Amino acid sequence: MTRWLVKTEPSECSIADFAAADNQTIPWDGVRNYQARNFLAQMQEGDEVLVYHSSCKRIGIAGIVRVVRSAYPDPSQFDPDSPYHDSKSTPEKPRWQAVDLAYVRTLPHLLPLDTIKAMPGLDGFPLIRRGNRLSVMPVTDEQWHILLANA
DNA sequence: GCCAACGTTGGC
DNA sequence: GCCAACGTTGGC
Repeated sequence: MTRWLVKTEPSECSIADFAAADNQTIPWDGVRNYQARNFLAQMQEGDEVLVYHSSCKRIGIAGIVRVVRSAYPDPSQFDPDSPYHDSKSTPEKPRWQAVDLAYVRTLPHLLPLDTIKAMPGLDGFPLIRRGNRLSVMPVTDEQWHILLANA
């Protein structure tokens, strides 16, 4: 089992939205970056995923979700009305993948980015690499335990 | 295959 | 709103 982190703008989709969703499940679609997509494709049912709130007032890790459906072609790429539409993608040769994620828990306190940056042992963690823009990334067991030690 | 131009991300 | 860093595009 692998562990992961996904970034999301909470105004678009927050950990509270997971808690409130039907079956507490939300399709994770709209990823349009190849490196992130390749990680999505590796996600297995049951994998745990940290939910990171970006571009907002309180930046940091807000909760945990779980993969309940592994990668399948992202329907939004075929939808001309979707902002995620990709005219170069066809159902025969889909370019983008989605997974379904389900709510596990909200952290009792948001784990802020500046706290994460100050934690020892997270060298090389993509989230805190300068200029990093990766929106889906693996989290090692060690990183996971450091991050959640007090959460 | 190179690389300049462009659009986007995301913290501040 | 700013802007550095990055990924993608497209001409050559």
